[in-house]
Amino acid sequence: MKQDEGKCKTYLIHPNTVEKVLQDIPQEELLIDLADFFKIFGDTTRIRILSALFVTEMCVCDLSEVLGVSQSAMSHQLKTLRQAGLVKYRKEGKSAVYSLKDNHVKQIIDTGIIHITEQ
Amino acid sequence: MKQDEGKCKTYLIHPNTVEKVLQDIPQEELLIDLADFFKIFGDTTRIRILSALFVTEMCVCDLSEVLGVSQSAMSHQLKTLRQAGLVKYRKEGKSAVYSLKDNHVKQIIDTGIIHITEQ
DNA sequence: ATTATATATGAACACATGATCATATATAGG
DNA sequence: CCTATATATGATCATGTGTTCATATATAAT
Repeated sequence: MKQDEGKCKTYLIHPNTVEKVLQDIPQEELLIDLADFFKIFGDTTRIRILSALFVTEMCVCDLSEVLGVSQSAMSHQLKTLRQAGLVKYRKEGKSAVYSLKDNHVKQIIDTGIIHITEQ
Repeated sequence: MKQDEGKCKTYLIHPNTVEKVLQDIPQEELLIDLADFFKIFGDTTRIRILSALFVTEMCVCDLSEVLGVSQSAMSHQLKTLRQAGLVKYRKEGKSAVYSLKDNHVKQIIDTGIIHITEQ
């Protein structure tokens, strides 16, 4: 085995494979967006909010009541979820009624549950 | 509409619905584990590592070369991925060859890609 | 108009997290 | 045994993140 341009002196994979990896990995920007997307699910409060919205749409006030989260924290988190395109809301009198935007969310969370329960 | 034990004076959902939400939401501990699980995907470096391992198994050294990440940072991240049960490795001489542990990972990442590209 | 209720938001703060640096461990070769 | 190579790991540090607090905005009711 001749040494390669790679960092390892005793390389284990073929140079062509390294080349292939570099070609096959998705665009850097897509991966950044992807990480940002998953970051949303990486918080217990947000996961609980989404779980609650699986059952029914709810106003901010009821959401914070049900989950035991302060009104302010709830509002901040809902803003995050809105900006991520995971929830939508409509105004109804003084209230804002939040609901899930689509069902990718449930699909992703369910896959996660399957993974961790199978471990 | 009579006032309820809920926080909102003008409640929008039925008390029974609130009850149902509280019953239907998964166990608190499961949701914490779930958030911890997704937290792993919420980092660009880790997403890039997983993406590279989709193509082929690789040693630490080659991985850091391919992704342009320092050896130390790579080792730390691989430890995180190992502890999350997403990658496994075997020793081969001086090297440690890492690979994906199962294919839930690819499934989850693919679902994420579908979501963000459809937006 | 004034007051109460519902939600949103900016600032501050405490805590988590990821990278770096230095160093330890492990294995192979001479 | 000594050295070089590959990987792991603890400590430090800068940055990111989520909550709280105070306050602003919006709508409804009297």
